[in-house]
Amino acid sequence: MKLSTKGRYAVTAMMDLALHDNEGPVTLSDISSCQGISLSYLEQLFSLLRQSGLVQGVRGPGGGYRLGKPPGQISVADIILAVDESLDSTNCKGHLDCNKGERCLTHHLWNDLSEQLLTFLSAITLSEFIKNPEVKKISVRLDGTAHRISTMFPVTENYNS
Amino acid sequence: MKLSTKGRYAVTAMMDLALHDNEGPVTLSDISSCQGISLSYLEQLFSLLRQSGLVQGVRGPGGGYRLGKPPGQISVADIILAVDESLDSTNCKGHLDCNKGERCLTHHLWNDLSEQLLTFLSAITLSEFIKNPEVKKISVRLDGTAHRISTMFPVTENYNS
DNA sequence: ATATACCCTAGTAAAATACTAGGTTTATTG
DNA sequence: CAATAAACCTAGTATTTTACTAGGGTATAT
Repeated sequence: MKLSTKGRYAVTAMMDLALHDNEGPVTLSDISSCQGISLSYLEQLFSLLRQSGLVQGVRGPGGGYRLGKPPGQISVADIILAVDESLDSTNCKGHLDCNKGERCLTHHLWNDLSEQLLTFLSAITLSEFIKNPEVKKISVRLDGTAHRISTMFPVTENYNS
Repeated sequence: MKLSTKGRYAVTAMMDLALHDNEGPVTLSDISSCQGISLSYLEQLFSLLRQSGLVQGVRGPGGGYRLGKPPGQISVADIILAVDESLDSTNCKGHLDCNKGERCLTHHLWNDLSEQLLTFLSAITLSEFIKNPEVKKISVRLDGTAHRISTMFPVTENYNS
């Protein structure tokens, strides 16, 4: 379990996808300009996300990415594990017999903690974020119609229907 | 909130200190050889831990480091925050007005998550680890006397009293 | 057809991680 | 009191990871 900016990029991008899940695919260039991440880097991250089945690519004009599963089935842990290749758990890498046949003590303790963290982040899914009342407030315009929410800025000039 | 090997090193080292808290200070060269981390790198990490009041250095022969507070008052979050300088929460760094005066949406969502994680790791203290039954089992020798537990290997030739 | 967007690869710049090598202080012990 | 063990400090460097750049290709809606 590792957590870096790379993981954060992936999580926030997935939040973005989840928010627009019912409005057709989201393009990476949108996310790129909204979040200030290079397009090509995003493509690399989404390649990993796609390989893990977390997103589906839709090619051609009007294409983009959409979630690969219902948002309730995509946890923060899933996303982080997909892009941040897991940190090997101690220095006693392959051979877990660092302690004369048994696993060493802090190795054991750290694994406990790591597992607790994983369980915690596995319980938080994307649907939690969509249900956020703050989000609902922003996602509904004053006239009552839904509009496309950008990640960094509300793209008021660029919503559909 | 960031989580890397650096943070893991600090946490496992602190676990080591907590386990030997009542047996006098633990030297960094012990931890270095036990966990396979360079001595000087450990010194740098412990410099940060000391600045945060998490450890106390004891100089001179027989010296080393001991906990700066009771183990129940040192959380995993404290340790990680001390060594992994916190990851700025989004690309809208200093200016939190990325969304025309307000904070942007995923910025908000990510902060929520980050805070949840912090709360979670703040609830886990070093005393949790010491209470671990597995640890107790290893820390008591067959003859009933306590012995010094190494992190990576039981240093059977090197316990006191 | 053409434009749009995914999809892929290789190389590189920048940053963080981890180490090396030298020191100085402080306190214990012979 | 001299030798030693340890913290404590600084500067430099190797390594790894992160993030980007540049160039392609492929599918598909219009």
